[in-house]
Amino acid sequence: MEMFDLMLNHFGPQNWWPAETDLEVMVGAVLTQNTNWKNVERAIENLKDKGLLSVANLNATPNSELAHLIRPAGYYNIKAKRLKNLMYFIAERYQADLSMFMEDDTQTLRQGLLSVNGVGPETADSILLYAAHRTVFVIDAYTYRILSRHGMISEDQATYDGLQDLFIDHLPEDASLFNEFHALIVKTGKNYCKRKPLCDRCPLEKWGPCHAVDLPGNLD
DNA sequence: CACCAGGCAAGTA
DNA sequence: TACTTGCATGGT
Repeated sequence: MEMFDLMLNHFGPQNWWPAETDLEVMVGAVLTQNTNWKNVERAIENLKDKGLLSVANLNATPNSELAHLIRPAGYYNIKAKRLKNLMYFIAERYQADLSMFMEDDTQTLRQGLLSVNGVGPETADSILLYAAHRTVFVIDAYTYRILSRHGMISEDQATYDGLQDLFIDHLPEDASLFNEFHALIVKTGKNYCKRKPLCDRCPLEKWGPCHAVDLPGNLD
């Protein structure tokens, strides 16, 4: 059985991204950087209560006020700047019109997003996959943790682009699959100890020996 | 008390 | 190029 089916059978569909609008996905993508999602939900709720979840309104909000509202998400000063950097990018290049943003081609969007200070590869790809519904595979710390813990990757593959290529090369080009796959990796990865090697809390091992799992890049 | 969370940029050598 | 550090709240 493949890794995806193992995770899906065990945890069920994750139905990501938890948001009402595409803009909310983008805002959440910045706010959740190295931060528990529960804290992000509070921050987003504050923005909703103030009616600030629009490109124009976020752009018009002073950094100090924005920082105060997103306080529960942590790193609030730097994230206020990063949010506004992203909104400014949408405003300048796409006339603050998200539908115009959505019409641009994927590679142009990715280059543009990565040019925004505060938007790195994971945030950019999360926006592309979960807001713009492009077939882009999102890599994160859990992806590296799970694959490395099971000996599925080598050191020279352990870069963002390297892992991304690995999944791209082994999976059909299907945005809904990429969506659920990454969400399941996050869900599964939470059960892996950060430092220790494989232990009885590490799901894939508990479900069966690694060599019985046909995973992307598995050399067994 | 320590450690972690759906990263990223800036500083250092 | 390759590490290291700052950013910060809230939960376990």
